[in-house]
Amino acid sequence: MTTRRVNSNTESVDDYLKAIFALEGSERERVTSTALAKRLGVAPASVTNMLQKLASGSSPLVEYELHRGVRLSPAGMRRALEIVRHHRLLEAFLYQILDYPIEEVHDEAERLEHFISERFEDRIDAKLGRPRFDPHGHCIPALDGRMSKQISQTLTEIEEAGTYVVDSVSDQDSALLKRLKAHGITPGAPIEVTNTPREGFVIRVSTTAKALRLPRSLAGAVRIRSTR
Amino acid sequence: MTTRRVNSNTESVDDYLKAIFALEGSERERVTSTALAKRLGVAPASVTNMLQKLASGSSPLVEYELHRGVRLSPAGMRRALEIVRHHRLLEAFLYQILDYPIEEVHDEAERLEHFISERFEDRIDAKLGRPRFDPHGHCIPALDGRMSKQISQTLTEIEEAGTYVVDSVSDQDSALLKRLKAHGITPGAPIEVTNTPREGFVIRVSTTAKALRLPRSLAGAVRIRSTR
DNA sequence: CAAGGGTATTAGGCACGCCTAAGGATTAGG
DNA sequence: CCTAATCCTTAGGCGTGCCTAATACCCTTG
Repeated sequence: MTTRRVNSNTESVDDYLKAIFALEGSERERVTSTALAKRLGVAPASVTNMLQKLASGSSPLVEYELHRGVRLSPAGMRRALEIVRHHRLLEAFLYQILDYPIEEVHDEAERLEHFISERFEDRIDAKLGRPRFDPHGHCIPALDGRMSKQISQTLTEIEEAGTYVVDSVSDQDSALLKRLKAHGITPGAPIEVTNTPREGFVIRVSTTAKALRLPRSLAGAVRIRSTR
Repeated sequence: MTTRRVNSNTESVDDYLKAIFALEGSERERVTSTALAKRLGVAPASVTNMLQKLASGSSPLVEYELHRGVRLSPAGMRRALEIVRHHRLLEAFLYQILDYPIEEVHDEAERLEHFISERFEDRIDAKLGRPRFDPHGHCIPALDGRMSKQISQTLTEIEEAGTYVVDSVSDQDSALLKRLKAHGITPGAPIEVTNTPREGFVIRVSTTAKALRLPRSLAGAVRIRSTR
């Protein structure tokens, strides 16, 4: 006579959905088990297992075909966006209200996002003035899941040197985030890109002298857009 | 080669320690399995099971003897006080910074207390000005576990009618909390107790006309102290 | 177009925290 | 002091989410 919850709705499920959401990208590509396993830090077998659970039951959270990867179902997408909303609101909250250094907001938000109530969500949203972006420059999904597309590209996609504006920085690597911060590379900052591919990416906040050379492996963590 | 964590430190362990802490009271009485089971909403067998885990290992968290109940060990007490600190700081935070109604702070704090970092703890503590009491009037343990004894008694312990000050109200029953709030019964408020035992407890905030009659079963939820 | 390498899935197990059912301990009453 | 009711513990099981090892699949390459 206990609450029948089958599965669904646990912390772990949240993590899978969020990871699939992130890996799908805006092109909604099918995500492979291995990619998920790597991102989540679990064995591939565990991923297969979970995907089968997520894909079964009434209103499955993912569309899954053996050996062909996985995509979020509409229900899964809805849930993923909720969690992303929680996560990014929390990041904004930690950053702006509790004065966290930017490189620490991600981990804390990652833990708390699963447990805050709708009331909490609404209260911090209100307190922050219904923000549209988190401190990394990522768009915060609206309550109904709407989220404006970001028109931006990663540094690695850039062909020509020039002046751009920092759109967003990845929240995945806190050490890198700290370095970027030290160089003034934060969302909204104008930057000059001098060298491109091959030699690594040299970027510099226009107003500053200090230049930063990013190897290709890290350059993917910075997204930029053209100045207007 | 995964992190060996044996047990210890999980959400569930936290809940047990906190429950034991609450049931021990200031007299540090041994707590029975059934009392724990009732409080935690689990089967008695589950309690026994968990107690045996908590009592084993190096640096056990509880002192436990078959059939004779359980008490917190020094390590368990330390951990319990940490959690209580988290809980009460969160309550104060939700109440004061996020404008929660008092009857809703408990449940939210109950979920979040397990997951906030030391940084989070410190930040809200600072933001609140290092408060010493939560919104229910309960003392917030200091970082080192120190906690001043509350000198107060429950309404049910009162023998004579008279004027008192509300010391604290229980956070366990949100419906009651709402009623108490409606009658102005909040920590620090002066109250008059007119009827005692037998007939139920009639209390009234001095400045207000509305009187409140509490059956014995609810009167234990209000602690009072004499006016200076 | 067969084979091999990489990827994905199945099979079998483990720790956790819970459950029910059954048996044992304790303590109150007669 | 012994019996009965109550309380507590043991035994055995389940779901979740993870693991490793073994197997199956896919697909590219020679």
